[in-house]
This record gives sequence, structure tokens and C-alpha cells, in this order.
Amino acid sequence: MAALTKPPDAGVLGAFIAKLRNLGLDDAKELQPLLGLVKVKRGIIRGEDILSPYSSSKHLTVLLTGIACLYKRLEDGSRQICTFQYSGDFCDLHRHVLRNPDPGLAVGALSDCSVGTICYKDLDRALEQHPKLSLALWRSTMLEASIFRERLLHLSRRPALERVAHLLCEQLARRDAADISDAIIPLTQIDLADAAGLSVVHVNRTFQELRKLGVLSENGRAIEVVNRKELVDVAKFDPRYLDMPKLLFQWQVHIEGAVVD
Amino acid sequence: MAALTKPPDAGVLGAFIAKLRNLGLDDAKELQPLLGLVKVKRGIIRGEDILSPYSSSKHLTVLLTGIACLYKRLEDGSRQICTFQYSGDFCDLHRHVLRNPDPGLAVGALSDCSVGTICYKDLDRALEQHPKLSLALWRSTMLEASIFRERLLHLSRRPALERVAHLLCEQLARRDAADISDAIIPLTQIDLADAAGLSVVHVNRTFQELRKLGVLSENGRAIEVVNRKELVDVAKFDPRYLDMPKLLFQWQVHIEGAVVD
DNA sequence: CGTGCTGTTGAGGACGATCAATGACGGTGG
DNA sequence: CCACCGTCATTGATCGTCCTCAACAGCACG
Repeated sequence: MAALTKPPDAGVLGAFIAKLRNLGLDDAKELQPLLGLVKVKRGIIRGEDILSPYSSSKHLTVLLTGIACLYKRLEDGSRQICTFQYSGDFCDLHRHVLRNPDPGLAVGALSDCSVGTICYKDLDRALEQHPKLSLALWRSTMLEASIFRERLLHLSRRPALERVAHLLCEQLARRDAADISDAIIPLTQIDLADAAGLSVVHVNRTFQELRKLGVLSENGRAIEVVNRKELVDVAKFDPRYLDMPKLLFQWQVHIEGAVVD
Repeated sequence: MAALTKPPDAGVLGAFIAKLRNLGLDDAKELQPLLGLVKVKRGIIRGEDILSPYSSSKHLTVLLTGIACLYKRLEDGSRQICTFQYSGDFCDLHRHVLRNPDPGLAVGALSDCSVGTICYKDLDRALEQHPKLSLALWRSTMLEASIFRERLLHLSRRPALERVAHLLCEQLARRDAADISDAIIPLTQIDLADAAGLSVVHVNRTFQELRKLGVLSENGRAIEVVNRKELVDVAKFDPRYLDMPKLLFQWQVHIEGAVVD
């Protein structure tokens, strides 16, 4: 866990800066008003909550390193993952923007994580003075809404194979956007099941099918995609909803073929 | 279709004004910069698209009267409804905020509708000058994201009865927020099926069950909820995600009881 | 009085959940 | 070094929910 011991220098904010650039904040003059407000906090170890349900806070939280998930716990104790979060992502914009945010929502660390915070007061002042900053965060929310919307469509009617494949595609694309190059997706089948709305058992069987199709690596339990093109085909994945112009070219080729049908 | 012939007077904007108030724009001074930009357009008849897929426009669209749906059409032609829209709702904020909005998204009229438009240029200028306006629209997007998120959770694992009940609860709450008092929900079982991710046949059987439970009216095919309390119980509906403080009291009572379990 | 849309009913079958048990692996403490 | 434990992955068997197909009924419309 290097992140836990790393001093709070500028380098820790790398992913956050990249995220803000993707949101349309180009030059340093636009970035600084927000970056200057970030206080780097200590890390959170895997399994802990970054933001507990039924808690409130006076500051915004930004994920700096690691993978987290936005989730809600149901009456029976089961965990429903709404979305995964990567380095650079905002954890809890909803708590700031809404006046009565859903108190049941929580953010959990799926790997060891480190986070930064921005005090609400500072943030509000910056937003008032910088319309472009305001637009960028609005856009971030819009992007999250897009992700929810797309997952909504895929959760409702698609069979398990497509659901899981689509979920993996989304993660690959977002990892690309966050400049994560590791070939292995460090999630468990349990995590995927909670996000895909499937039982762990069935996710496992789906994985075996994906391995047979040559999409996933055969060895070990690590999740490693070895054939993106096939995965995209299986998932019928169209990345346009992610609003990532820079990444489109990597995927678009396959899409054209798939859409023609 | 009174809306189609009604002259473009201020009264048509009533629902829109109510919506903006709910979003935190209190006094006329904050409302006027946006209201002044709205151009009232002619109506759309049921079944037509308010916004076609793979089209683009230079203005924002606001639903003034009627019920619409944000939807996407799949390869097989089936329609997936992401959310319903009521008078006062923005139809296509995503097209304005994102630089590469998903082109497959469309808005269809589920009843006869009338809409207004706001030119992007005018809107951008207003947003730059009025941070509060910016926040209000951001909040609107956040609210939509909340709705998607909650639907995501309910679509994935809940049985049909709960899904349909929850969907109906959401519609009742949002109709309340839009000051719609008609007891009948003017949607077809087909609409509900496309939104719930169920087959029409199964929605029909679910309706019969809801009628047996005394939740829905027995007579005719109109969808009329006659027992909200029971509906909320069946749906395990918790309205807090809708961020509507004014409406909470109507529902909260039942929730407390349900949560105690 | 047809035509089209919506709602209703029945039968058969597929997909995925659940339950239960076993394996594989890493970490911990003796 | 090994025994133990917890977490995650895997397998088999059974069962229930919901889909699909197909047909028909009711109603509104021209």
C-alpha cells in the first residue's frame, strides 16, 4: 500500500487532474481554484467504508487512488452496487448538490484507497466565481447519470452473459480514462454479482462461459480480459454514452461492425 | 387537446415555474432570467417523438404539458424506457451538458404534449451570469441521476410485483410534485412494461395481483391507485431519494412502519 | 362494420436463484 | 514448518419466476 505512506504531494492529484481535464477544464488557471482546495487524507483499507450510510459530512470527497463503489444495502443485508469509482472520481457530489440526499447511499473501498476532501464552503465559493468549474462538475454528474441510465437498460432485459460482458466493458473504458494500465481488473466475482444484479453462482458460470469464448484469461481467478473485441461483441457495447471522445477510436471500430449486424 | 390551441401565455409555464421552485430558485428575480428565454412551441400528439434519436438541436426542450418518456430503442426494435417526464421537466439537459451525448436517446410523447424551448446561446449566457441558476439545473440532473440509480436497484433483483409497485409509487410522487391531481395514471401496460423491464404479459398478471390486493381499481383498464399505503408497502418504497422535502410527509408515515418490519 | 390498439388468458420452456458442499489460496499463530 | 481459518471460487441439483408464443376479447376509431 504505497498510497498510504506517500506524502501529500502534488503527484497524488494526478488522476484527479486528468479527470477534470476530461470534464473540460483545460488550463491551469481553471484547475487551480479547485485543486488548491483539496486536502489529502489518509488511506482506507479494502472493505472499509469511505462514506458510511446515514452519516453526513461538511466536505466533498474525491477518490485519489484505488477502486471504490457506490452502494446501498437492502433490508436483507445484500449489497447493491450502483457504480464503481476510479481514481479521480468524485465520491459524493450528490450529498452536496441535493438538499436531502438519500441517506442510505454509501461508498465502500473495494481495494485499498486514498482520498482527498474539499470543504463545502470553499467549494461553494469557487463555484460562484468560476462558471466553468460549475459546468465541469455538472457534467460529471451528467456522466454518472449516463452510466446509471445505460446500466438500467442492460440490467432490465439482457441475459447474464451480456450483462456481465457489458459491465466489464464499462470498467475497461473507465480504467482507460483513468489511465489504469494493469491488465487485471482487481474485482471479485462477488463485486461483479452485486453490481450486475446476479447471484454469485451465476456470475461464476458466466465467467466460465467468457473464458470458453476466449474473452477472459484461463489461469487463476484474476479477472483479465484477453480479447476486447470479442468482449465488445458479446456485450453489444457502444461506448458513446460515456462521453469520452478521446477513447472512442479504440472501440468504435468494433461497434460499426456490430451495429451493421 | 386544449394545450395545442392554447395561446402562448404565461399560464402555460406554470408547471415549469413550480419545478424551478422545487430546484431551489425562490424569488422572481432568480426565475426571470430563465423564464424570459422560453419560447412556447406547438404541441406534439401522442406517439410522436419530441426529440428523435440521432438528431441534434440548438435549443433545450422543456415539457410544459403532458407525459413523455426518455427512451432508447434496442437492435430488436424494443423500446426501453429510462424514465417518465412530467410537465415542468427538462427533456434533454444531457444534450446540452455533454459534448458527445448518446445519440440513441430519444424522448417520446406518451400523451398529447406541449413543449417550450430555450436557445443554447441564451441559456449559456444566463448560466454564466447566475450561479444559482446553474446550481438549480445541476440539481435537476442530480435528481434524474437519483431516479436512475433507484430504478437500477429495483430492476436488478426485485420480483415483478415489487418492481411494478415501485414504478407506480415513483410516478405518484412525481405527479404530486408536478401538481397533477387526476386519480388515473394515463399510461398503458405496455409503457409500464417497457419501463419495468418486464414482458407485457407479465405486467398484466402483476396488475391483476395488485387489483386483488386492493391497490388498483378493479373497473376498466385505467390505472388508478386506490390504496397508496398498501402500494407503498408492497413496493418497499422510500421516497427520500427523490429529494422532495415538501412531499415527504405524505409518505414517510408508511415508511417508518415498513422499515421497522 | 371492419381495423388497430390494448388488455387478457393458457401452456410450455428457459434462465437464473437457491441450497449445499467442496476446493483453492493466503494469512496467522502455534 | 504446519495446522487452522477466512475469503473467494467452483460444482451439482432443484425450483421458481418470468418469457415466449398464440389466441381471443373489448373498445375506439374511422
